Amino acid sequence: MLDIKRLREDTDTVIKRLELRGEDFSHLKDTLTQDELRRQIIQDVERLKKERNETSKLIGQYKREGKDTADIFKQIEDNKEEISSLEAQKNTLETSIRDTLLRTPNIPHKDIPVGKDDTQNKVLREVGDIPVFDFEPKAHWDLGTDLDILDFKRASKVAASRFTIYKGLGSRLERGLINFMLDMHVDEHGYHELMLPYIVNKESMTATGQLPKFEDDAFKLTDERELYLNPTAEVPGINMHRGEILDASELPKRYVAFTTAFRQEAGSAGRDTRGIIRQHQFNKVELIKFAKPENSYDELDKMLENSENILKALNLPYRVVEICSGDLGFSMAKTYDIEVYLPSYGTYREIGSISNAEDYQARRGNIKYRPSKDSKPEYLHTLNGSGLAVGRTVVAIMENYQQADGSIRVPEVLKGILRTDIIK
RNA sequence: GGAGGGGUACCCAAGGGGCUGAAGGGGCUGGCUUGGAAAGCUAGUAGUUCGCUAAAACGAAGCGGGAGUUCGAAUCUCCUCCCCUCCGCCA
Repeated sequence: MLDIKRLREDTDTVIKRLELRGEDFSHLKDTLTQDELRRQIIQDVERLKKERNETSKLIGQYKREGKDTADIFKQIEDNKEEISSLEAQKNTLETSIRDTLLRTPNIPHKDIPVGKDDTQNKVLREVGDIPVFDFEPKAHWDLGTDLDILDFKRASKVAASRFTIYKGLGSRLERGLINFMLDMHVDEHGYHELMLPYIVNKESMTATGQLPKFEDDAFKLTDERELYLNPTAEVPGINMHRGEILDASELPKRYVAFTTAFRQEAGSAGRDTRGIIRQHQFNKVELIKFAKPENSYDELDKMLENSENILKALNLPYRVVEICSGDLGFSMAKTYDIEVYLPSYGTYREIGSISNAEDYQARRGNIKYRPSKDSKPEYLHTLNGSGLAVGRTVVAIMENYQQADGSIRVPEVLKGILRTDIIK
């Protein structure tokens, strides 16, 4: 959440920075007007409450002493109505201010590229060689159907479109990748493994920024408790420490979690309708960090490196892209995307996204740390990154490792897990 | 799903309308004692959020969360969440 004090003190800069996202945020000035009024009311209310508290105490005292209290009661009557009327005004203002702030995205980091959309993202580096085929390479949906390791038709019978059934070695490839990724992050990168709930509540969705603005993207359960299917492990992962004050010595906290993610994909009708690039349900290994503000950007760079290591180990060609202001996710101050090369698209497609939310989610979720024993708690920084999207990794392997006869070679590091070196 | 019992500060716990922003104990910090320590004695120990501040002082809120009754609520009423015990069901 945007810090109202920062907005108050540095209004023009904050609005200018927010507007690099390509939206108008001038309405925040009205919010500041509301905020001013709110603070005035607080002062009035508190003055009245102080009076009331003092007078009420007198009543107790008088009664104990057997004195007459009629005069004092009169005094309180007016006071009472004024307090409740002012409090009602205050609540209205606070609700409105909070709602605006919850719908205001994070301030983009000052060094990120300025741009209006994904065409202006900045490619930082390309790693690995794009495969050259001496035959016409197939898309993964054809490879998958021909090898009978992916079944789209039956999945839509069972559920709906944008679901897939993995079969045989397809299923084992997905499972093997999950294991491989988790092990690498735990054993080599020092993350602590978690298994998280697949259902999250409204408070959690709000803290990480999915709500209130992006409710349409989530699967909401028809349960009066207002629960949602996990849209990314970032939600249960970050919210694990919601409302907590962590000790400085615990930081950075590094978690890795495999979860299945569920998304409505509202607004992407007609896009990526074939194959498993864009599904309502997909598997993801997610990296999560809670870091001190002063080194969160070092932690971000390390996290990016950790994700890249997976692609390097799988020997897949990829590039790293720095997301420009106009393409930046709602809760994030800075994001790197990792894009893997896909022959069927003839270009790179996102396979992972590594971001620093700074104190934005921490503020929404009230997650703090105590810098030293005697200091006041301060908001920490939260980071999250894919490590990686498993379904899209399967796609990348299928397409990049395919052979003329329609079979797929198994990457060296997965041969043990798959117990074969070829899928045919 | 049924029947009970709970949620109070770092931890345990008392308190059931005003003298309680909260007894008592543990822990922690300091002092006395000691050659040093333990023990004992003794003092201190509500963090937090908001408002006002240059900062403090000060004020308001705060006894799981929300709403209500009242001049006044940890205490009474209602709703809700979480935890525990027993029964039923179940992977």
